[in-house]
Amino acid sequence: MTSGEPTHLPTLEEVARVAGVSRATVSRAINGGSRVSPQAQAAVDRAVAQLGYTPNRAARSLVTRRTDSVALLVPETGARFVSDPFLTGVLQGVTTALAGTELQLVLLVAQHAGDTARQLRYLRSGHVDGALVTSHHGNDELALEMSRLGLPFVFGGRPFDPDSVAVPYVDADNVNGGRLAAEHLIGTGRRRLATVAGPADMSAAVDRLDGWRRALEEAGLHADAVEHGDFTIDGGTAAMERLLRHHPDVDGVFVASDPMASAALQVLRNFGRRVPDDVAVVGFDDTMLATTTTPPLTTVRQPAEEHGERMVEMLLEQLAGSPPRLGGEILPVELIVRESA
Amino acid sequence: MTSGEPTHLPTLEEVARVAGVSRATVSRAINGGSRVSPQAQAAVDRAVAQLGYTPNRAARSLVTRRTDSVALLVPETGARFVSDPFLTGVLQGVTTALAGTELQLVLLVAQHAGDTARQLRYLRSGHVDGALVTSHHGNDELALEMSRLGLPFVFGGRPFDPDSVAVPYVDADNVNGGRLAAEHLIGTGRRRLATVAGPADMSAAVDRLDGWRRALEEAGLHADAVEHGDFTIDGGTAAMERLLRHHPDVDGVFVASDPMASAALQVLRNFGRRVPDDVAVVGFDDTMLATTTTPPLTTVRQPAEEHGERMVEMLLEQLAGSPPRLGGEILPVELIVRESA
DNA sequence: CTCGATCGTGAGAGCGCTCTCACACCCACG
DNA sequence: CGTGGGTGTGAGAGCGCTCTCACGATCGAG
Repeated sequence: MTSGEPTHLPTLEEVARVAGVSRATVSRAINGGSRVSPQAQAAVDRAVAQLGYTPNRAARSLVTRRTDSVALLVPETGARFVSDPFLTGVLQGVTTALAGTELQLVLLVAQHAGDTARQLRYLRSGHVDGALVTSHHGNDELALEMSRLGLPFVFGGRPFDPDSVAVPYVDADNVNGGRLAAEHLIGTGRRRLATVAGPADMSAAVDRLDGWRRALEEAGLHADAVEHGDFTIDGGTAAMERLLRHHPDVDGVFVASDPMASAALQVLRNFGRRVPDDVAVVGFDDTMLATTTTPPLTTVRQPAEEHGERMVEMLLEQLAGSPPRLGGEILPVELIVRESA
Repeated sequence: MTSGEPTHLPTLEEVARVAGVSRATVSRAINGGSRVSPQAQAAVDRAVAQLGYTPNRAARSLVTRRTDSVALLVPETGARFVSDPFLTGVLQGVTTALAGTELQLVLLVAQHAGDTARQLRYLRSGHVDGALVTSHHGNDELALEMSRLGLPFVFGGRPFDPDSVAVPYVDADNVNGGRLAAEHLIGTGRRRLATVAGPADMSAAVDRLDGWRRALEEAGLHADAVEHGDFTIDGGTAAMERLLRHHPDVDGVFVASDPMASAALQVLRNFGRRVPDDVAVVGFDDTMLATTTTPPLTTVRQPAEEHGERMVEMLLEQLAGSPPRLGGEILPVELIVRESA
């Protein structure tokens, strides 16, 4: 059944022999076929079909110095990546956008915290033509390293200091998202507002908090009820519990990710608060989770798939030779009103 | 890591020159280093570190005929893959298990239904050393094709007819899962039982239904209340609505995946049924979703990560030269009791 | 000592492909 | 009829690596 003997793969040489032309002509015929006579082209096509020929990528890559593959670099450990519905949405957009190309996706997931050195070494060694970088924490060290690499790349999410660290990136309009959440809660009469923000070392979290704060201040409300979570369910549970302890009179909460928001709903229920009657909750993401909670989440929708697709498009531009456009493309967000607020 | 020049990558040749030995010796020193004197080894190590040398994979692959990468073949379209928490759990296990090796993961997601021809062509062309195949539908065509390829591979989920189609695979004990769900519902006094099963063309769905039916029959209960869904939320909603229409007196439901079970909870609520008071619900998977629903799901836990890890281990055995063990490894499942049943 | 075995080493032949270059051929133009 | 400029083609030189093979040095056994 599974033969131990790996089948012999046909080479360019053999195609050339069968087609009755030279290797060079076959190569031309296969790659876009400029300067190839119709007869030669037809003969090659026939031979290729007959032999079931596919070019050997390694050999081609050796001379062209291209690999026809790009990396998706995930500085998180696998667990975190895969349990975040937003990130999997981005992954979906990436695979969709790549489907129309010849490029393969190599998944480069961090093995443990602080594993970026290994990942960078891989990128530096010419194994891929470009890289997509998702979900980056902390300072802009990674962005700086990537810039030094001289490899085309695109970030998902802006760097912390986009003025001094100029990299191409795609981001959601997180500031406006925070503002939309605030305005909705204020507009529906809530006055004791609080937020479960994301990690203070992620720009997405900072921006959402920023928009939130500004909207509250403009409305003359206090914006000091803030607890941070790490965007996960467990982190959301802990943060929401702290929030209720410190601010028991809260009547409206903006929770900066859907996983954390679903956790917040559980905590509120455990504390005997009704949602939305006693406390209104607004989430962020609008992933699958938002529709499965009770009550369904009112949440700020960010377009995860489109996020991934745009990242690929910006990378393709660079691979086609355009200089990287330093700076970001900001995708719009939108408030989706369901029942939790 | 100093200049931003179009970096010239150091070659074996240069390492050899710096170390004062021949290319052959450097090659030996880098690959396991048998038959290399300690002095030579040390000189090479020093040169490698100094130059920041990394072997060119394409060149190596060209001669060794190995690529040091494996494919994760997803016959589903991206959307489906990424929105299934079980599959993302498997992906996590795969990346974890691969982390300890030199192997890279190439994601091969179907571009559209019936795209397997393209995927098979890719596999056949020697671009990867092996393949992991997840979530396969329908007949055993793909399993047969894979067998013919002569490429090491492992399936996630058994083939439909494991006796005539002998392939290596990892699977959960789905039959027992269906049984556990049934026994729990019966044991808590439910008598009007129904199930939302998975697609009839997936072995996992068939097995869960099988175990369920057998347990019901052994208890002398009717096992004819069955609706099929496609494992997604939307599919679960539609199936649960049909179920309630055809069997309005149901008091216990086994829903064959967590996404479908979360949908079932919504439908039941919309129909004014209380869970678990009026209707008890048991899900399958025990993914993140199971804890975010109201009430939290009682569900059959299948070890998604372990599933992925075992697949990798079985593939590694083959890559190391062992003949593929035709037949399956069945992972145990476990009932997790929460509040929905 | 002599002899064969063992060890560390380097020379060199490719792996399958692309790409430059030279060349033969054809056509229009003066 | 030359001449110049296309156009299609093939020969051949590598890309960076591994691996076989031959060779001198070393060593223990006889």
